[in-house]
Amino acid sequence: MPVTHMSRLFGRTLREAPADADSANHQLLLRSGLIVQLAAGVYSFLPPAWRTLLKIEQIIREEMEAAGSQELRMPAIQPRELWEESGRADSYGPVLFNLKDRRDRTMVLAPTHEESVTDLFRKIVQSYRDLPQSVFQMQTKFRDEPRPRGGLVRVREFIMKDAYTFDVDDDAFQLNYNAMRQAYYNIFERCGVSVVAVQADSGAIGGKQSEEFIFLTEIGEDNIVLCPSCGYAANQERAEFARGEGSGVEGDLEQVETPGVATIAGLAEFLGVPEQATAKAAFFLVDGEPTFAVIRGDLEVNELKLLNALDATEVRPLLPEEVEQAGWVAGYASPIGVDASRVVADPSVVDAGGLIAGANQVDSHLRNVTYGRDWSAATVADIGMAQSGDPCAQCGAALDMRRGIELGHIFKLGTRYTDPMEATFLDADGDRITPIMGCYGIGVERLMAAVVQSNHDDHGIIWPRSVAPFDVHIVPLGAGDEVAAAVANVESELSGSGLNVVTDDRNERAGVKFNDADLLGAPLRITIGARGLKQGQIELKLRRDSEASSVPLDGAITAAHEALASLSS
RNA sequence: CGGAGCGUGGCGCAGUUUGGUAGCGCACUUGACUGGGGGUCAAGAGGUCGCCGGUUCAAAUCCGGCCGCUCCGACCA
Repeated sequence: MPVTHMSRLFGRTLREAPADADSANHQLLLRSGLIVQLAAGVYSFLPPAWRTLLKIEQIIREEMEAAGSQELRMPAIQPRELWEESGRADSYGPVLFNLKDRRDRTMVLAPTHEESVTDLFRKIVQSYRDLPQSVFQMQTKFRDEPRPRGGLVRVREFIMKDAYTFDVDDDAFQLNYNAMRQAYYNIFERCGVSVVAVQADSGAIGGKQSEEFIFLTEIGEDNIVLCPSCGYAANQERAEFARGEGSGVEGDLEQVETPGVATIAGLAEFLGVPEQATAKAAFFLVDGEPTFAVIRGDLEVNELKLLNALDATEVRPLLPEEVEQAGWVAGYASPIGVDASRVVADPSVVDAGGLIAGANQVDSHLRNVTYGRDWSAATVADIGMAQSGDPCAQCGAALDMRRGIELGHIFKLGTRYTDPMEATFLDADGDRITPIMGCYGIGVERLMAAVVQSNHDDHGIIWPRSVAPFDVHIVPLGAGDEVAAAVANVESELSGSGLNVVTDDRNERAGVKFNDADLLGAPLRITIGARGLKQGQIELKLRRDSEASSVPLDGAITAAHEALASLSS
């Protein structure tokens, strides 16, 4: 292994973090001189960062291969027609970086590769004998994100490991899926980041089921619902929860004057009832159709669930004038009399008995509004947003809510791509079969950010050995020949035995060198100073420990290896 | 795209309210002293104050437009 010298290292450490950096990992990556921003969501990776990324990639590669996947490489530049074939040109639309070639043909920079790999599949695979298949690549993806954020967490150009499997049927698919799932756990553990697998929505990728691998951290951008009792875990965007006891009552419809009471909280207070005794109406435009959603007053509508319940693709809240056009009265809306085909009801109002709802006229509500008797909905579905404290759907315990970063996502795609793109094979009976597909992604730089976020202290990064850019950081102190000779000896012995070594050969004060060593975060620091050498000693210090220990120069190499071996990863 | 904020030397900031020829800390260069947790002293280099236009005798400062970046939301593997 080559030895890196700090005097030559391309990059510089900063005493103060740039003001734009918010999270610990972003600040440390900048301060340690590992990354430099070029534009919003676009970063350069300087030599130590690139080394870490290569190490992460190698871990991923090993685990993917162990799971039976083969590495390949697909193009980043793709004709737009490919995306029209799968039907994603529009649905993925705004995120696609578009460009024109010199013949005026529209190309896109690939944000992901389901289309390309399906195209490859149909050109290559003809027979059930060729299945199963599993391939992966690590490649730069381009997404024109509406809002890049959080340093490396959400960027516009990034390396993704993406894997794809093709199987003859669901059972065979499950084997590939399980292997990938296990590989994911292995990868994150080896990188020193703990994750939790949660049920998720498959979003623009499509398909039937998906699981995200979430690094729980307060700086995360996803809300994760966890059951402390039974282990249920899901992204809030699809988390299920029990509705608990409603406060509905039996009785005849009865109008009640509620002047100026246009909110659920106000209504509950005005009438002296809990919010659970009310029904809330929320209005959305779903695929162009005004939609009347009804849910118990204490709950919120989850727009993504609403979308899925209606098998739709676009949703947004209705504008006030659109509500009026639809004939609904905001603040006092009633599901009674509304065309049932436009109503979606959450189970919380269906099973609740009589609730207080709007009367569809200003300053007036109705008591004892009962589903089935007074109104009905064409669609009854779970459209509720799970919140912290809601009862778990499985065991009833109070759910926790945590923030998290999505490091990986694995999907069962079914025939979402193989069907429209006509990728098929012949089975043993000569029948044409559409294969079951899976895809499996990991954000590589995002994973590095997570490693830093979960492995640092006030002084800097504490790299896990497995992904550290340097194993050993040598700090020479003093200019004498003795020091120089000892340093030269130690660094060549260590690098000769396969370790990545960085030596701080700059003419800096001890404090500067120690601080930069802490910042850069190599697992082991070796201090070689004139003072110690007088006693024939040098100092070893693990980055994670606070105390250094002196060892004889003679046994330094062995001691260094032993110190590194004492680290779990 | 809606809301908020910020653009002054490599980094962090002051100066903008009340226009008058740009300053501080760190970093950088040179020298001396110093030398085991970001040292001291001295002397330096580095900025058309994001861009364009306007007002004015005079604009970092006031006005208009644009661009960039960050945060919240929408959206999003």
